[in-house]
Amino acid sequence: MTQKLTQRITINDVASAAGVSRQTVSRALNDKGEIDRETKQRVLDAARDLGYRPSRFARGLVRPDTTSIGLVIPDLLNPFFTEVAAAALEAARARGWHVVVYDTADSLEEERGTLQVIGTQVDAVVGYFSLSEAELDEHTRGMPVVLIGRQSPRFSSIRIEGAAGVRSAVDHLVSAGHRRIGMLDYANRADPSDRHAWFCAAMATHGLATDAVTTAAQSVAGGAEALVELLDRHPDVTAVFTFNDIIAIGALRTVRRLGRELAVIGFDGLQLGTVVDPELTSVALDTRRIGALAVEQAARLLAGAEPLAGDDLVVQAVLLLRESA
Amino acid sequence: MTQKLTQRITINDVASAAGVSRQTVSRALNDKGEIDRETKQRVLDAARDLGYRPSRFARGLVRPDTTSIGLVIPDLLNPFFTEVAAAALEAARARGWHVVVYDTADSLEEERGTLQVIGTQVDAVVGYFSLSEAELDEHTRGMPVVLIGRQSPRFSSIRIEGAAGVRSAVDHLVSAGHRRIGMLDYANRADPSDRHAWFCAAMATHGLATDAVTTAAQSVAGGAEALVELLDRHPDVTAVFTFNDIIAIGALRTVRRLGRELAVIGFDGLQLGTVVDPELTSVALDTRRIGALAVEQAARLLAGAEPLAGDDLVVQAVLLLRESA
DNA sequence: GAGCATGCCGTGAACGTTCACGGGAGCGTT
DNA sequence: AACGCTCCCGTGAACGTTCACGGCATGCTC
Repeated sequence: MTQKLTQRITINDVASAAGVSRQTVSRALNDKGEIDRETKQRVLDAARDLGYRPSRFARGLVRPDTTSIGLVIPDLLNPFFTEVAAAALEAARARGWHVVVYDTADSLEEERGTLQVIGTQVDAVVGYFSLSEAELDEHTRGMPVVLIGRQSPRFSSIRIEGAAGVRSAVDHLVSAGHRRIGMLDYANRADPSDRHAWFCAAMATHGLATDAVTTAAQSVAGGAEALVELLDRHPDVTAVFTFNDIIAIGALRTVRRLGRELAVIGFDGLQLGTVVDPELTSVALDTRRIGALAVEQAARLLAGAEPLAGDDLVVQAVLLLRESA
Repeated sequence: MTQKLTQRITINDVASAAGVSRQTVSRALNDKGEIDRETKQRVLDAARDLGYRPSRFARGLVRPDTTSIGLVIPDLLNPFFTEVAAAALEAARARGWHVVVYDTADSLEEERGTLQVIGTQVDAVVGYFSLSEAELDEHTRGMPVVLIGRQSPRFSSIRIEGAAGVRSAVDHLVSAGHRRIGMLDYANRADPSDRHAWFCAAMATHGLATDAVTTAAQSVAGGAEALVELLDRHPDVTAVFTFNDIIAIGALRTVRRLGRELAVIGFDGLQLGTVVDPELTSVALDTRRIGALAVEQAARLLAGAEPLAGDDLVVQAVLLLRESA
């Protein structure tokens, strides 16, 4: 006899099917004691026959023991975000948390859509947002939020500090004899990036010019094209620093195809950098630390404990020497 | 006056703080009509002051409109699984579903742990499992389960069919003049892989020997080492087919470092294959289709609709020609 | 045979929210 | 003055589960 599908099967259905009470069903299913072996089996059979599945909502209501957080990522296929996501997943698992992942596809609209529904599904939110603070605030309504890589007076945020790392990168290039060092930047808005600023500062300490800068699209092809353009305009460049590893890998390809000698240093320090040949030298971010920090901060916010602040929330980029420079 | 933190703030707390009833608070927060503008603002302020957050459990109980599925992945950092996960996320988002992601870290123990808790958190499960059917069945208890890349009489599963794709790969190599074609296999258990079987079958149609086979670890380094070993034992090999793209990339590196000419064809067709130079030719799996199919099947099972079956559930691998062969 | 412990089971209550309904105040219409 | 309409607002009920408690047998002890 098939059950009506639109109607949910409850614990009471199982109870009456097995000829017992709710409580006995609950005991059978949750492996509590105080139940006869035979009765237990009968209940289990009835539950299976009816296709009974307990409501997670009802259970959560009466026993609110599980916490789950939302992880918002602009593009899971971008290896950097993949690493951050994996790290956050690991940190959350260590706490027994569940992680609901949202890929906003680099779109403000998707971000908004996510924000609308996320509030009703998770206890806290962690990740990347491009929306305005006002808009974020409206939909999160006091829910703990941890932003990554974006400062905000309103929300907790973990900060990426790359000045020192980029300086060591430039130092490294200079001590290898490079004087004309270019950069492949990426600018999503009109203004240049933090990384560009760090680069300029580092170059300044050596009294070097920072005129050889081009912007690239965020892809291997984008990096390849940008480097061609850069070398076209500044043939004397002997080394480049790039906005991130993806662009650097594209640059590396151009270097090889042109048969040129050119030092390349990327940014992010992705594992992906060990896949290419030569392996990519990069100013590395500890993605595991980023994920762990974000989750840790969410935990504190959730527990009402003293949240991390100041330097405890920054991740320092460090030069990771491999082969490309 | 600070609220006691262990005690949850309910809608009633807000109601009494604003001097109204539950229902009015509900109206204010959910933008329903039938409420005075002034009253609404007062309620909103009270809610904000108290830091009120509605219980997703209570809401879900009375209005069960959101479905969420579990996505179980052995290793999110493996690019293949990243792609599948991204595809599943996209397909789920199109349905308005929430996706809880679990990375089981290639460990049976973690799989078990996930299985224990997942049942109480999602409406269906999709992904990769290595556990026995019996063990799966026990913990999922009739919840819809869609397995990927693993046959099972008990559960829905989407099947990977690579025989034809591998045959085109071998055909391609043969028509390019190759006769001694090796393979870099990966064997997690004692027995060789499906892909090995497909390779042997394809070679057999050309009457070629399949003695040049080595197993590799699933990493770039593993592929590099394995190719060295293979060439050592079979110096006459002029082309290799590999278990997957990661191993192929390692092989490619060895090829370049040794300064040899060698055709390489991988398996999976990852986007990662366009990052290396030369770009990797591969027997490609449509990861988006895999993710979409899995979600689609979960939807049917959940709705009690006619589930997909037979050929509708298989994903055919096809040769993707790039540069390495 | 009275008393007591033990094993097994059922009944009210509670969790926090929304839905369906009812009702009062204020204003205009006839 | 009675009626009706609109605008607000509140009260019981329901969602499905677990917890705390109570109760009925049964068997044992003295």
